[in-house]
Amino acid sequence: MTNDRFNPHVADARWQNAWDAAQTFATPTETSKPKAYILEMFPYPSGRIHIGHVRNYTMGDVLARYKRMTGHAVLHPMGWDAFGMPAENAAMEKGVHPGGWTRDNIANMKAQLKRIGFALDWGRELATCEPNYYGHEQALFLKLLEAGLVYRKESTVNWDPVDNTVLANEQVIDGRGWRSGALVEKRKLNQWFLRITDFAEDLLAGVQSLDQWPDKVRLMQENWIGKSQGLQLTFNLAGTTEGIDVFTTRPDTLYGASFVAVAADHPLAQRMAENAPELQEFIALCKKGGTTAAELETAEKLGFNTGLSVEHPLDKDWHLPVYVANFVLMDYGTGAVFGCPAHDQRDLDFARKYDLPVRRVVAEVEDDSLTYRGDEAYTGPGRIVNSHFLNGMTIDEAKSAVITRAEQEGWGKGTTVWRLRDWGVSRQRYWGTPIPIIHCDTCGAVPVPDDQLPVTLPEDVTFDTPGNPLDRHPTWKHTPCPSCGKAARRETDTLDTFVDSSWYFLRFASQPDGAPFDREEIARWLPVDQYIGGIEHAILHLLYARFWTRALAHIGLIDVVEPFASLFTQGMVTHQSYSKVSERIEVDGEVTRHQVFTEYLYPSDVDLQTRWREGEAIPQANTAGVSISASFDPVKVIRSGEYLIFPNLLDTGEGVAAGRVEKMSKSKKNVVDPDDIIDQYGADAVRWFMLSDSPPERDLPWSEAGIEGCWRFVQRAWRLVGQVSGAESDDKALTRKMHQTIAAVASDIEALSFNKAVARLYELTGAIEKAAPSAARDEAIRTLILLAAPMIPHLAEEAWAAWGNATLIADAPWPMVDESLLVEDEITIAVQVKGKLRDTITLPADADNAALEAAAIASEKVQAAIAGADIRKVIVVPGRLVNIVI
RNA sequence: GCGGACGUGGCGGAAUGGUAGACGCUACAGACUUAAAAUCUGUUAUCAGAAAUGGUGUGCGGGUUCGAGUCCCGCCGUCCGCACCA
Repeated sequence: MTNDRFNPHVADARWQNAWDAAQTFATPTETSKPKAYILEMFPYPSGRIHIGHVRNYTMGDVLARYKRMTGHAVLHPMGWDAFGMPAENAAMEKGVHPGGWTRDNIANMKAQLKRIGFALDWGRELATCEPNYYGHEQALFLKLLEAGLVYRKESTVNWDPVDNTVLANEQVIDGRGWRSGALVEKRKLNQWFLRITDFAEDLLAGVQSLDQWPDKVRLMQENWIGKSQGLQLTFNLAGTTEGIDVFTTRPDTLYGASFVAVAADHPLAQRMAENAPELQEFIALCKKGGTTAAELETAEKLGFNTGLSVEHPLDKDWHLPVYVANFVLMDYGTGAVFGCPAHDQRDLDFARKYDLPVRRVVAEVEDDSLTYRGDEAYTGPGRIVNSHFLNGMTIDEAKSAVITRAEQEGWGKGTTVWRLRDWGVSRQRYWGTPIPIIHCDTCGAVPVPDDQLPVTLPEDVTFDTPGNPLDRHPTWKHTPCPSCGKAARRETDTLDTFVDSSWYFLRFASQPDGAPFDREEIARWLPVDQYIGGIEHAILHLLYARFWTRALAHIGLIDVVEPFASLFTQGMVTHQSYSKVSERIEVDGEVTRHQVFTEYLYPSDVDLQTRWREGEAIPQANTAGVSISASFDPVKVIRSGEYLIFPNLLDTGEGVAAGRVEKMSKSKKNVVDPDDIIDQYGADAVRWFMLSDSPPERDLPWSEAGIEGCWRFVQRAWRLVGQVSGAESDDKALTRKMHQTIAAVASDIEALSFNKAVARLYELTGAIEKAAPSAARDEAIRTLILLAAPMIPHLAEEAWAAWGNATLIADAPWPMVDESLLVEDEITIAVQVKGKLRDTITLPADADNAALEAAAIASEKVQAAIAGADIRKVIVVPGRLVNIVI
């Protein structure tokens, strides 16, 4: 009945419209079904969906559709992380309004997503740039302020003096603004902060409970939070009442101290520098050093002896010199350290350079002599030596002994130091959530009253001059103080866009008009059952979202503390890149320069027909008759890839190298546009490709051959749809295979092992193709389409309708498994002799061990391998193998 | 430097300690066709052999085990994250 080819250009739109019309994927409101909240990280509306989005959302979509078929109430929403700098950059470059640009992009990208046929509840679509989203965010911000979780303080920012704007750390490249190229200045500004550090302990402890998160991400979160326990102590400056506060995680090594060092921007160093030009120079030198990993690795430990000395807290007569040192950081701990060279590598490097004592206080073996030799610090376990009252203790015992004594004598106390800082959320930008505060000369910073929310962004802004458009808007910021009524000014900073993405998953679950969310609905839907996104959000977004959720729970607005029960981080889609390589020799006076130039090419411009295997002689001319220069050396240009490729565009002295299979990027010219491939192959083939071959957490190499194969599969499946025969005979083997496939595909999808599910479906397809017509075969074809429906939903609907169903396959239940058919009734057993495979034998599945053993020994091949030797032992693994040991 | 992951055919990759290479791609051969495309069939780790079959084989070297791609120890390599974190 349907022997023609499957035509996605007609079918895709037909079923997308049908799902829309039937509201198939609208979230059920009242239901007794178990809930499944499937969420993919929402995109920034840059203008185009890229192929990474397609992979991400296809995975979530398969899971969401599968959950629907298995009887779940599914929430699978989509929205837009719509505030951010690219919109302002577009405004500056193209003279468009950020809002218009963003909303146009959203419209385009939504149309793109619709073409792929995702099972999304578009009724819950949200964009963070709309007042009905960010207004609620402002209300939540004020609730947190009220609860004491928001504060304002002066802090240092990166200031671009040309663009008159604050730069994020990532926008400072080699000390210069990424856009203007101007040297970045440090400026002090009043900024709003969220007290994420109040939750440091909770956030760290919570990581332990996230057993469905990748270990890698949990570890990254733990490291980022960075808990260190130790002693904070004061070294008194000899002859004064002043002291230097120092933090250490190794109070046990206090008797091994030989110096104290402070950071270049430590107040003490700054104060001393006022009258010491040499120190000023040294401080400048410290600040000049680069901050890249390589530079830090090789940077020499440098110090400046201040001439000051401090008293050792355990022996007032023991004085230690005070240095300013380049390796001490002001923004960690107290900005000062004591150096114990024997048991810390940095301190040892420093001590060797400045010829300071190196005292052993932890003995690894029997050597407990005071003088420590060598250039490698000992940081392992051992017993304490040369340390008076600590001698003989373990490191842990000594740590607590020192802390106890410090607390008794009042010169120090046990402390925990965190790497995590409070979250600075002020941005001097237009395109973000306005911070709902009014500054009054009399009343200070006053929250905007509830009934004046949302504070909306003015539309009439200009980007022709640098700086924050909100700040220079003629009227926007002028408003009366809500408290005293006098003239006052609005806060013109906006919130970090990470705030927007820290609670969107709550708004998806519940969208009342007058409140950010409804508590009961949050309780019903949260936590997200499966969150899927890129590894690049492993730290900041996930940490902020966890914090925000905890903070809202803390102030009693919701009852969930961990927003994402299960997290999956998917790999990138990569693509082979090609580059034209030319070799030139430039003679400049005495100097001969040999240079290789690389220019990337579009894969479509490379003629793949003309190839030579690497290692073969390089032909002197390619098919177009263009000669290769004698100096062209392919070894220099081929870094990976097996072939040398000489396209027709070849010029003398040039070759084309197959480059790495790498992340798609415009500069590498290896980008594949989802719209183009959907035009060509339809949504289902593209979806199938996204799920095939590579495990989802790994990178997926895009290839023409691969998508062609997927297209072939779609047509293969479609041919089977037309082969339902109405025959009545059965086919035990095929039925068994079918049930095994149902079970396997279900468990593979639940484990997000889509590549394995796809392989199973290929196997079933092959088995059906080989089988003769029968009722079992008809059923297997119907089952195949049901199992593949979450992955290739358009074809599945088309098949479902072709078979005369008036319903949607999207509403069909997942096929039932007959457990009794999962086991074979005949099994093939491996027979080994001393662990080496010698034969396989086929027996009834219920054969007992004795029968297996007898059959194995009876095998001719086994007898040949034994060659008359005595059998010492026989190991029988039921259903698997027999191993005969001689 | 610290931490983590990974290493299997020409490629992407399968494999609860139990028959390594499922499935896909590529390539080759054949069928159909005037021809091509599409489709179908077969082969495709490697060495020896006409074949049956046998040997070797999961980065390298050891170990545990009746049996190791899988577990343990030590190397080598690739990728990722963090970092003068006191």
